[in-house]
Amino acid sequence: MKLLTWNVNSVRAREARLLAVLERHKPDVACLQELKALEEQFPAEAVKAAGYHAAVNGQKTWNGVAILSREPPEDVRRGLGDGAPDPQARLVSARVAGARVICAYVPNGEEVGSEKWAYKLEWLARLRRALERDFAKGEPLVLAGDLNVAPDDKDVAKPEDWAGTVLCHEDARKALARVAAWGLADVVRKHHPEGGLYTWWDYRMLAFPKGNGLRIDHVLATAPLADRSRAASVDRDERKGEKPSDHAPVIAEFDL
DNA sequence: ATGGTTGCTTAGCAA
Repeated sequence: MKLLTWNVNSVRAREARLLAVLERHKPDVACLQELKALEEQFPAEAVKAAGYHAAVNGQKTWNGVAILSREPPEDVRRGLGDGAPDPQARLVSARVAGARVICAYVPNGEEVGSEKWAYKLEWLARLRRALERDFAKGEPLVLAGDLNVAPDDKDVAKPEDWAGTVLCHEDARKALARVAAWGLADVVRKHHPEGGLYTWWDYRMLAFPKGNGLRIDHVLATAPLADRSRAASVDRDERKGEKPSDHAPVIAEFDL
């Protein structure tokens, strides 16, 4: 099973690139974040023509997530499912390819100390509780998406530029570690323990040409599934050329 | 401290 996760930064602006990515990698499952579109604005016809079903949790203007799959997704769930008011469409999950797949777009947090920062930390705590509440520990489960945290300084090309920011702050790292401590392994780390792989480069300040990247997009999996992962990579070339997303796709392959 | 860029929506917000 090949799984791809990608923050597209507007699915409408990125439609042609999305179709090219699907054609190039031929994933069995694709988790998309930052659709910036309502479900009815999602290019379902083009995606269907490419051979994929889509489970969409959309929203006007911001956020929005989707799971694409070769086989029809089963038991689609939208949101954190904790009954709290949740106007931001940041999570969708489904049973696909023999596993529970959760596609998440964790809040960025804007600035340490801001309201959005508090929301980010709370959202990660809610995600941990959702795992405990809604998902059986024994079932194969993948949590993939833009988790907006670089877990370690080796996931940051220029740690001195990002120290203490919302992507690297120890409280964000701890909150993500609490999610993983439910029973999830970092599949990309497993295959690249040395670090130095990045998935996001700011549009500003020539971050990509300067190599100022961070690894904030992740594929986490329960241990038996992570044990069966045989490769993981970042499609860094997708960040090049005309009108790229600011994120590159992450790809993980499992023996399933 | 500010700046720099992109996308949605059309001036300002979010990342």
